[in-house]
Amino acid sequence: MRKFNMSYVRRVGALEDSFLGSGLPYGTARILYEIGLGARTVQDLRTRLGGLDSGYVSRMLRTLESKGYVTMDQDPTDGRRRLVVLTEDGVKQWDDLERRSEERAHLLLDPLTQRQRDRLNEALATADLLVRAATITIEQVDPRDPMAQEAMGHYFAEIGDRFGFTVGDEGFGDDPSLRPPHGAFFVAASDGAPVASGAVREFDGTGEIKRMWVDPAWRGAGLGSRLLRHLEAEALRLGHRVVRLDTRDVLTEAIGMYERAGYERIDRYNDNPHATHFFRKELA
Amino acid sequence: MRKFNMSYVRRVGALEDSFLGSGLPYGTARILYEIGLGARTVQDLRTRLGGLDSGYVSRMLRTLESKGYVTMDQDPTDGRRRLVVLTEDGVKQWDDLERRSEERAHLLLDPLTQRQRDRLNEALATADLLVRAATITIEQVDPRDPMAQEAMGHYFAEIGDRFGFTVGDEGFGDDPSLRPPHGAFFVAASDGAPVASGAVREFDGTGEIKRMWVDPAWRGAGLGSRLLRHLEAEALRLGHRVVRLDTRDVLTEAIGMYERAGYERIDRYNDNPHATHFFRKELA
DNA sequence: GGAATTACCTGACTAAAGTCAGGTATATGA
DNA sequence: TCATATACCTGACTTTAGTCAGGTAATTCC
Repeated sequence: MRKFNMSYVRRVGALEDSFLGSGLPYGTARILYEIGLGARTVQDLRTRLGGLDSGYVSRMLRTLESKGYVTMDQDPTDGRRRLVVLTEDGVKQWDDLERRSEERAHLLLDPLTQRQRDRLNEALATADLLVRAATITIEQVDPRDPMAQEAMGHYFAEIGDRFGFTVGDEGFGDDPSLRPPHGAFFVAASDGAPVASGAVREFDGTGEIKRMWVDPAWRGAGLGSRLLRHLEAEALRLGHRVVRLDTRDVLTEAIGMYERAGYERIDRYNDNPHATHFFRKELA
Repeated sequence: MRKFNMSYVRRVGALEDSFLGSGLPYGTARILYEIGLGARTVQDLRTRLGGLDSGYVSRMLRTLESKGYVTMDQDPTDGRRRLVVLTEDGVKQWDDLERRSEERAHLLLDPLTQRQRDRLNEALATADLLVRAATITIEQVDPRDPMAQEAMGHYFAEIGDRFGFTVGDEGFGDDPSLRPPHGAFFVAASDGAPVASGAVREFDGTGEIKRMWVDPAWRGAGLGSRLLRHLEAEALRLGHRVVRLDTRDVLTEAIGMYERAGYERIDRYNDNPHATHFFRKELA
């Protein structure tokens, strides 16, 4: 991996130079680029670019504003925040960055045959997925947190999708049982977007795992079992020696995962009408 | 590819930070690292690091010297050059960079299973090879040029290796027929090291291809046929409508390549005792 | 309703990274 | 042998990138 880095950066690092020749310094160009990609607030930019200093970002935005590439307005929903929007010129500049970057890539790949290019793309896609998977962070959040809400949105939407029914507001929104002191909600995020979620709560005196969801694009990357281990550790911390969970026959991947993780089938322990399978595991 | 860059650099770019924490700024640390990797002269460093300003490099070397990490002496073979050598402290510092970098990589890959790590390594190795192949440059050099000499060294060494005989000085060293105005020698280089070579010359009134060699590690990457196309173009430029070449039955990959490139078998046209197969091609 | 927090901004810094215009000594080619 | 080129150096810059210490207005918490 380190060998790859040295070699790759030396060769392809030149791609980043495409940000230059735009008359903008690298940092500022990156800001512009991220805005074009959908960043809307200063905070957004800061997290996307890996925790830059707020003053630094502010100054760069001032530069972009003075060049006429962006305009900034107060956020109507929160007056402290400011919304960044590309002007027509800004969009033009962004397209230019894109085009230049694309050209560079093409130039670089030019000597390769189509087959080699396909192999390269495949290899890079694999590497990307794995590196992303490695750098995912699992964090505990309040179930009312926007990230949690988004994850649950996906979860219920998908249940509705796969089972042919939709869930109303019950269970969605706030659920105090998934909050401390007797519960916990976790979100795994990549690039600020939730890619998996799961919660622990207390039910009938034992631990229970709820809201287990993995983004379809991320299945098979070991993310589910990683999250599961995390939830089990949390259940232990909450004082439970046993966890239970329910699921549905349609979710064959999930069932497989639970079995591989050491869960054993048990009889129905609740009256969830959507559940068909019930599991339990004794925690070490 | 561009998507990969953005995402990869954001995550793994942090690896480069391992150069920090060494008390050296990034640029200076890179210099030190390259010296440890085998750079011996200032020029060497400049090309390896992508054409840095000579004054800039000089200044960084001065810094490393004052910290006692390197010593510099005049090159006995060319008094203008100066040879850089790591001191004991320098080696220690270099090992430190290595170790830190290794640690970072491990930390990053920690969440992955062994199977995932293997897949990642494989993907990165593939990507690396292809990107290297894409960034190889084919350049015409004098056959007396060190690069050409090195390439021919490999070439003859390999012939000796594979055929069980060694070539003396005849043919090696200088061969005026491979120089302008009636010949040309080309070297394909990656990271300053020759990975393939080939030459055109005039023989008996037609063009002839000689010294065709591809580094074993690079075979199957399309480099041979790329070089061949280059040589054919050069032959055309030199005024030939036909090129010929000889090779040996043992070199099955080469023979396959010539056939795929449109070469047809002909009768012996010279008295090369090592050659068994003879080819010719009419240039468009 | 007042204290604390958040989101962003400004000004004053610093260090790193890189450029440019000259220099000196050595080597090379006609 | 003399002009030219090379390899490296020095000094005087400029631009980026980033940090830190305060500020102000809006929002949230109790």
